Amino acid sequence: MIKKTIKDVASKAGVSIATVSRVINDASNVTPEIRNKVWKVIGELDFRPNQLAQGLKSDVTHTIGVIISDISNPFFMSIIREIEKKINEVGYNLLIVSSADDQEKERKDIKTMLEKRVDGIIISSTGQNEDYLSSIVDLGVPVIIIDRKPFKNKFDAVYVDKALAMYDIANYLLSKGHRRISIVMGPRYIMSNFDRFSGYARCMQTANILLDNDLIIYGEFTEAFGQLALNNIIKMANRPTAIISSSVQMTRGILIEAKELGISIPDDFSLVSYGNIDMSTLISPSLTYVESLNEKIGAAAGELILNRIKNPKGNLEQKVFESKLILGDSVKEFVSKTPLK
Amino acid sequence: MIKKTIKDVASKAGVSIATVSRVINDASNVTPEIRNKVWKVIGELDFRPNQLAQGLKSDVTHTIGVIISDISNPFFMSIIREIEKKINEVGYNLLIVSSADDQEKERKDIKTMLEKRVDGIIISSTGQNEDYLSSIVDLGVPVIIIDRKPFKNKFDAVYVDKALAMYDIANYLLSKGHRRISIVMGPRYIMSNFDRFSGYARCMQTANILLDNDLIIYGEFTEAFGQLALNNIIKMANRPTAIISSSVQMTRGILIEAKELGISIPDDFSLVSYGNIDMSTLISPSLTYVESLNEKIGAAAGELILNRIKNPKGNLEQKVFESKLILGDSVKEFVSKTPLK
DNA sequence: ATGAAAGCGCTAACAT
DNA sequence: ATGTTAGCGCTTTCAT
Repeated sequence: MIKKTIKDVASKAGVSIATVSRVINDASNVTPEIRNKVWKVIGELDFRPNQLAQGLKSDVTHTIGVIISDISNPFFMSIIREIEKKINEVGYNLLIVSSADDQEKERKDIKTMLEKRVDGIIISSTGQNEDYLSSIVDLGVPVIIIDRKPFKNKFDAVYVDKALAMYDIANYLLSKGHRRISIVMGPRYIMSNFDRFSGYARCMQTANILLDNDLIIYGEFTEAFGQLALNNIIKMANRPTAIISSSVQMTRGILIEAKELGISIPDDFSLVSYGNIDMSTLISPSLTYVESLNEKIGAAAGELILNRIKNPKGNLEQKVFESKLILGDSVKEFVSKTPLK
Repeated sequence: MIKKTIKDVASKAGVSIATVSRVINDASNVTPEIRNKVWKVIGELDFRPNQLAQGLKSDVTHTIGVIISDISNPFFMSIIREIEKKINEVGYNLLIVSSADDQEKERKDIKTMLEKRVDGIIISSTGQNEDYLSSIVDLGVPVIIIDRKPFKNKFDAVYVDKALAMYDIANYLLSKGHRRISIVMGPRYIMSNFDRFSGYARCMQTANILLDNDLIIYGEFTEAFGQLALNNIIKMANRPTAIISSSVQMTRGILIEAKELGISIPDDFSLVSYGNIDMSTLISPSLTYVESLNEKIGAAAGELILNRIKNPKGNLEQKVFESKLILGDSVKEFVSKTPLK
């Protein structure tokens, strides 16, 4: 790369490099004539300050690192869009990496972010690297945890109360007469699934219903796993009457597979989804779902990281959103064939 | 941030900073004992090389800039995923920015990428900044243009031959008896839309059909515009019998609005889409569409940029994909009510 | 094989 | 208001 440096500008403009630096940093103490002249030369030379050098000196990169499991997941996609909107306004950029929910990869990604000296990290982590993240915070690097509640009360965080959401869903299904309710989740080691499970379990136990491990299904947040899960469910001897899907992708898979297998929702199974699908008006039945609030999470995460950068010593902030249950047509009243005693 | 530097490592390990540098760069001329010792200290101190300093020195950042119109567009999303896969394998990261298809914003984004000294830029540009991009290439910064054919033969590029795709679509519709065919596109100033139009126009002209400007609709690549477009189309005195949609989002909008308005596809209008929708098996009619080949574009773009970085002087490479027409049920034979003369 | 020292492009403290 | 200079953390040449 043919490099133009502050030096080239200085000599062409007949001033010192300090003056050029002052001009590009908008320092007050430069006479208008010199300021104009320098800007003119900058334009002529198409000079662009080297942010590596600036960053090395000032320890500020105007870059925010985002670590998520998968860029192409629509959930994260809309979160990222909102984060970008917020931070781009104030001159920050996004360094984005997919961790694939793999602990080792995630750790490496965090390390890369530190090596690149990002000004902050927004991470949707599995939860397994929380100690490491905690040490990062101690180093003075802002970290915002999204999409799950951190164990330690040491992070800024933004998330939906998933335990509550799942409680609400289960409760609603119970009110519709369902007793055998299956919950389909992502990997067991991802902490948000623990939250989901706990909300579900609490609700069932409050209603005095014994948990049936067969109905508590861990897998992956993918369309393929949604399909697989439904396939397994219909093979059960003692089938559930309702299914709770933990992600939009799983929900898609369940709907696709149901159609494939000729299974009717809600006649054969009731379904409640965590998050609504695209083009929902074109697909029947309309889903009963809880909002996943992607945009809200993204916007809040963007704000939090900017606040934390501005004010490193401020109080921790945890934004917890409650998501409403939206009623559609994918749940049907269940009437037991054998009368309840 | 509490900084550990190469200096701290050097003093704790009792060697010079040059030696530490050799160790972290895997230079050959370090004795195994010293190498081990240094690595041990690096581990103890949790030292991470400052990539800003490395970059300043070596002019390599291991960062690729990606400039697209909108991260949350599913088309770009899958492209980015594939790019990331390719480049992450070899230790690169992605700096991603949404340009909103705005020429000024795009120019600013390019500038930011240069200031951050990315090792290369992958851009889906409006086409309006091509001269600027060209000067970037002259500076020695690799640029890959995706999703459209560059004007100048000066860039590596990856794109689908959209003129051909549109020609094929129009040709197919003609073969089904349609004569009044509307094409719904994104903004006029985006060059890929010019390609689309030219393929469409060539086909119509070859068939000796006069172009009707009312049927050539420019707008935005959004669901909302798809809805609007359909609304306008049904109000036309002399309606088209077939519609070509240029993007998945537009197609969604058209389908949603058709349902809303009680319009049947393909009975009232035939529809061909550039790109297939999600959950297509759940939505009827199944679409007749051309593949948009997102994954192929992304993977190729990732490879091209790595090649260009490795070999700056190599021959230009333009990968042009041809997309097949996939037949569904959204096109119906059109039989004119008044016999053709 | 190892170390000393210059320098990458910039900022900021200090001097004028 | 402007210039001189040290130094950010690293790589690399040149000595040894």
